[in-house]
Amino acid sequence: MARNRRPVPKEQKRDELLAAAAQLLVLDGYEATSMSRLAQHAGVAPNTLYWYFHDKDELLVAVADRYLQALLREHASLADRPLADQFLWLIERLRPVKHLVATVHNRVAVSASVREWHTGFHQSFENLFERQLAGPLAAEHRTAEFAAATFILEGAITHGIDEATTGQLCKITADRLHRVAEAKMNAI
Amino acid sequence: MARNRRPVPKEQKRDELLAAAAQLLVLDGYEATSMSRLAQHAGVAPNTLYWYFHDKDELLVAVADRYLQALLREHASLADRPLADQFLWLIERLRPVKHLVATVHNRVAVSASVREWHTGFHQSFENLFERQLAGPLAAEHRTAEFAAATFILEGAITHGIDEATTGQLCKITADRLHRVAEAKMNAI
DNA sequence: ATCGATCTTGAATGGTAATCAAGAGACGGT
DNA sequence: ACCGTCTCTTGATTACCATTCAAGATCGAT
Repeated sequence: MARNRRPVPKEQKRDELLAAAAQLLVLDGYEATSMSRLAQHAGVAPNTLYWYFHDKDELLVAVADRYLQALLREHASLADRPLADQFLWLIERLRPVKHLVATVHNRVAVSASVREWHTGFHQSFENLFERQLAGPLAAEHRTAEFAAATFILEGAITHGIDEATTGQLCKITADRLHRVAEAKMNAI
Repeated sequence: MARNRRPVPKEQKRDELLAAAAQLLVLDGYEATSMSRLAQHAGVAPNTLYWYFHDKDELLVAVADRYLQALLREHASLADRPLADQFLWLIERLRPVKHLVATVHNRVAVSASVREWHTGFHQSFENLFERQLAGPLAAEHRTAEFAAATFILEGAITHGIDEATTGQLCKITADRLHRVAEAKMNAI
């Protein structure tokens, strides 16, 4: 048990800092937002951020995860919509943070915490695919097909694609996954 | 005509700086390589880099373009190999610079020069598709199909995918493009 | 020999992420 | 009621960064 407790529980304050950080990071991006400015916007000294987060990368990961978890919670209520619609919804929801998605991919090579979160991010996508497809995929196709679907969605998020093309990409990806799940491999 | 000429022509020296910069950037990545270190490794003062390149971003673009142009020149001799093989070759050639690919995507939002080069980068991919497919695609499918293919290839480059999966992704992408080009849209 | 353009550099500026050591605040044990 | 200890907060500092400025060096043309 915690021996000492502050008036504001640690988890809560951490979440407040996260909420404040999310605003600035979404607005201006990772590299254009300094720890000083994040602290200032949260009404706290820069060093306080380093008490709750080891790194700027760890802060990025926490913000990204906060966003992702909220997204997945919201997504749960759409689970019976057509898969292409779910993809479209996901893309439109992730577009506002597309620069952060790009930053995550960029910092995978640099930061261990980002690297770890990134694999979880992909895992979430694959879990979603698996859940939606009812039948399990043949093991030999699963990895590549899921990777292809994930890459298309990631590309649609991070690149500024027009609405019509985005819709087509969602349809292409969903159709393909359904076909593979039905194991009509000769038609693929 | 140039009124004054240095013992070493400007273009040549620029290219030497580029070659030196490429080594370090490929090895350590964009953010971990400072302009000072790039200058030091090229045997020149940091400011000299700013005479030949306006920005660190412009230097990145120049290095990336140097790499891409060499790649496309080499690729020309593979034009009669199966499309999937060409994709595999491209991916294996771009993997060593995957962090730079990620950096380019990350800095598209920040730097105008990177943004401009990035569209050219995608254009090169689409040109390659078009050239390889013999018949032209239906206009209504072209954009989305090319985008999907590009995103899969980009994903395969930037993510650390194992060899088997990479091969499958190449095959999936190539097959799909061929099918679409043959306009068997009912089977897609 | 000189002029002007091209190229190079040392020094400085304003910013950055991160660290360190000192402090303030709350609680449990006494 | 005091005290020590743990939690949290901060000011000061460090080392580095991209970029700019003004001054210098070097060359070709006149």
